[in-house]
Amino acid sequence: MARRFDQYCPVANAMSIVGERWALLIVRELLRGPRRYTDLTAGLPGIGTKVLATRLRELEDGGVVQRRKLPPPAASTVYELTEYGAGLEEVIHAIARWGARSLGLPKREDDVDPEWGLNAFPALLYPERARGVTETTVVRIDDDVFTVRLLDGRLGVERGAIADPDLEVATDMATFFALASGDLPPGEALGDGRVRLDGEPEALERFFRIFSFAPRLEPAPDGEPRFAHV
Amino acid sequence: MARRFDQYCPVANAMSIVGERWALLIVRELLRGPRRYTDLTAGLPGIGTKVLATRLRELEDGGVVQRRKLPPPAASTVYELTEYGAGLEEVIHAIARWGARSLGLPKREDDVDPEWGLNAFPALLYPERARGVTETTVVRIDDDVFTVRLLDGRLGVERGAIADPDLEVATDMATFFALASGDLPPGEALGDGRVRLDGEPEALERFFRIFSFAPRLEPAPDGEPRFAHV
DNA sequence: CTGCATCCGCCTCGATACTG
DNA sequence: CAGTATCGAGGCGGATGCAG
Repeated sequence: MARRFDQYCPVANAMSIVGERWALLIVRELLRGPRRYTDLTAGLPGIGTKVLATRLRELEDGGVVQRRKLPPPAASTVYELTEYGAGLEEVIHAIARWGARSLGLPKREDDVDPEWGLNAFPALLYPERARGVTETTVVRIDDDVFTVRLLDGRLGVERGAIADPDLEVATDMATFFALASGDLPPGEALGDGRVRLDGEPEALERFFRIFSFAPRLEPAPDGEPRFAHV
Repeated sequence: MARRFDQYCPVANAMSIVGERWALLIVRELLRGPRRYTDLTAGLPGIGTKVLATRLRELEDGGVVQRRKLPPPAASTVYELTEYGAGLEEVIHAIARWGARSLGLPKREDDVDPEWGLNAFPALLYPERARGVTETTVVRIDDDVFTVRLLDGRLGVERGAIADPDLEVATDMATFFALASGDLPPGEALGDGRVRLDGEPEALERFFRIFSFAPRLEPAPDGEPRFAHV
């Protein structure tokens, strides 16, 4: 059905399944939960209805998406990720971190999805650095508020503020970007008032070590390259 | 120049840069080092020369690829990743792990790139599990031999065998897949002779905990979903 | 309203041929 | 070797139609 790449290679195989235009953006939408056809069109500005229908069929054939009929009261069809499709979460996160580095700040206020944090914090999470950490943080970025919970290294994010967090951070989008990218030391941001804090300064440092879009790869033992011929 | 997705979103931005057909496969090729135009056509069976030329220009515009003229003796043009482009390594690895799960075994012997291990081991590496590990392993899979070096958690892979490794493993492709996916316990593979080992059985277990294409995400604290509305 | 199918004009893809 | 020129087939985005 779908146009395949004719090469025995994991990457080529993956791109044969989810490499078509719009496919990974559909997966991005479905990572937030089951969606109806019209929800998907709304979340994917510019997609043609025919392309959406075709992609959904192809993703179904590829074992990424399954369709489900809701019980009678709703009686509507929803699309959701299969278990295999849900495995694309780490792919989307890696893509998001890479794409964020060249994204720049939003031009208009309403460019920003008010729920962006629900995607952003899972994508920025460094699991190994979060290991063993239990801490609840309320993060206020411009007018968006999120509660970021770490429970022994596992992550949950909610919109809105929770009472009595361990740490509370307030800043603007530009500063948040700079902190998460590692370009701006937390101490400096605190010093010039770009971040307001309720909690220990060390907790702020720890927070942005755990949530960061810095590259995650250790270098090869003797510098580049990672592989060689003997 | 390139067709963009009109949405303020890191994923959409990334897909606008490297989401076009063939683009990520070109990046895959360039992750192995600088390549000439004809090397790329050879490594990408089925690509049209015009598409390759167009993609390279688009990737250059996107800051992913740069072209470089080799000094006079060679006097040839090579394409290589920029620093930003090299950041796609973790994206490609995540895609490769996901794609490998539905790839299946090769049909013909010559489907397999003889250097596949140089890509596979970096893609399978679990950095957090390799932390602090220093060990050299010679891996023989069918007729392909690789030396996998871990030096305090950092990875280097070479073709061929090194003398006096800490561990030496020999198996076939199907068993390697089963071990790396976690479907087959190392002890069982040793028991029925599908793996031959020179070293401690525990070292084999550790090796396939470090090199695995199992999902890397911790679950949310209270099960699904990873995010919620308050 | 939802979930598509159809039609249309344009752009892209893949294949082949050709040039500096 | 490193591309550009050309061309037919098909994919894409946008608008519209329509049955459940």
